[in-house]
Amino acid sequence: MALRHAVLAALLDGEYSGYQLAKIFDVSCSNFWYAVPQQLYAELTKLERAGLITGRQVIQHDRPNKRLFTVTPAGLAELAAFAAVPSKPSSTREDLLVMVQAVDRLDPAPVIAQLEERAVIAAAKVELFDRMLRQLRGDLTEETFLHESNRVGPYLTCLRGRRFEQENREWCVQVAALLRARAPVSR
Amino acid sequence: MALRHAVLAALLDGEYSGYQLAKIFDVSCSNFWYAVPQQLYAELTKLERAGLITGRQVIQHDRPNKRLFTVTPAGLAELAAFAAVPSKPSSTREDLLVMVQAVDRLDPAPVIAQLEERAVIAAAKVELFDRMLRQLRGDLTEETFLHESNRVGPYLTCLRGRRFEQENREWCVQVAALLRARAPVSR
DNA sequence: GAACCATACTCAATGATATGACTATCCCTG
DNA sequence: CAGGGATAGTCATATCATTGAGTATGGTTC
Repeated sequence: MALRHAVLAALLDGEYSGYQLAKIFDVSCSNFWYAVPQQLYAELTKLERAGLITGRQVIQHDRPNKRLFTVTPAGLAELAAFAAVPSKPSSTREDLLVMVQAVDRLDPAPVIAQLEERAVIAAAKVELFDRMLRQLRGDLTEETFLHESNRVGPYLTCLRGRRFEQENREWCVQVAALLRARAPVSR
Repeated sequence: MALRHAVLAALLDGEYSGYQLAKIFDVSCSNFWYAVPQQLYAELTKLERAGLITGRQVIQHDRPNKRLFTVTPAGLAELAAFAAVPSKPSSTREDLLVMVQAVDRLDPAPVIAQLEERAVIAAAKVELFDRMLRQLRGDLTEETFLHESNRVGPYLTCLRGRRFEQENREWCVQVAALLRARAPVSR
């Protein structure tokens, strides 16, 4: 019962098709909610049946038709009810950390390689978030934007994503360097 | 196929019963892998049937008997194989972030309350990690421990958990303060 | 002595997630 | 004109995770 709310929150910014939502969930929303397209299409169907969103068909000639969805007043109420009940901290699940936990009893080389690769990915995500943040705030400084814009939610979640990836990168770099120093390996 | 490896990694530190593992997964391992006791018992059964761990019964007189599990060579090989294949970044899922994403269209009061509560929880976790880190390294400095100990995996994952919670706390505090400043509310 | 907590675990039902395969159209490139 | 990529979805299934209830024993507390 939770992807539901993530989809409703994403649809607050405007009308989107399942396909567009899938892209949004692949970049910005993936900070706080991961979902593959199949899940989104299924959830959109359920949400529409529940009356929390409405879809309208858009005929296109240069590409397949699509359905655009909007949040209904009932959907907004559902989101409000969701925000009112205390939430539990997220359940983390990270394979790379499992490997590091076990690294003393394994060959460290592949773990080091993965840490270094992950550091690069995290650095790329930091830059992606920076671009998104700049785009969201336009000409305004962050200070001004945060105090005066009427749509700060996406900016704040991006800030969180940026912080997380920055932290992640630093940790990966440090751990990779340490493991290299402890057990020098050729590659 | 992933709780499997988290359990194997946790069992590298010694013999544990399902009940003990449940406690470990409730505190230290919950950094990187969350699981409720029922999942652990089920997974232990599967792991034993697959020959990746072995259990031995321990008769107790002051409390119910228990079964202690150890990783077999096959289990270690399974872990090594797991560490060798590149892993995908984790799939984050955080209700609180969904609420912040939508906060512009909702009553901010309950969201602010949850952010402030979460900041307190995160601060407590930082302290818990600090205690765990001190306990793991004993008298040694972190520097010395990291370079000379033969069991740094759990320490490194704890460091990551500490970083994450610290970052989380700061973000929660800042966002709560900002939302309060934007829309002054009585409570 | 009743209530409650800690240890130690099991079962069942539902709900969520992950994975892979599939359809269909249009555009662009070589 | 063949192939690949982008758009826009659908279907099926198997595994995973979550929730709630239940069993049993012993120790501690009020």
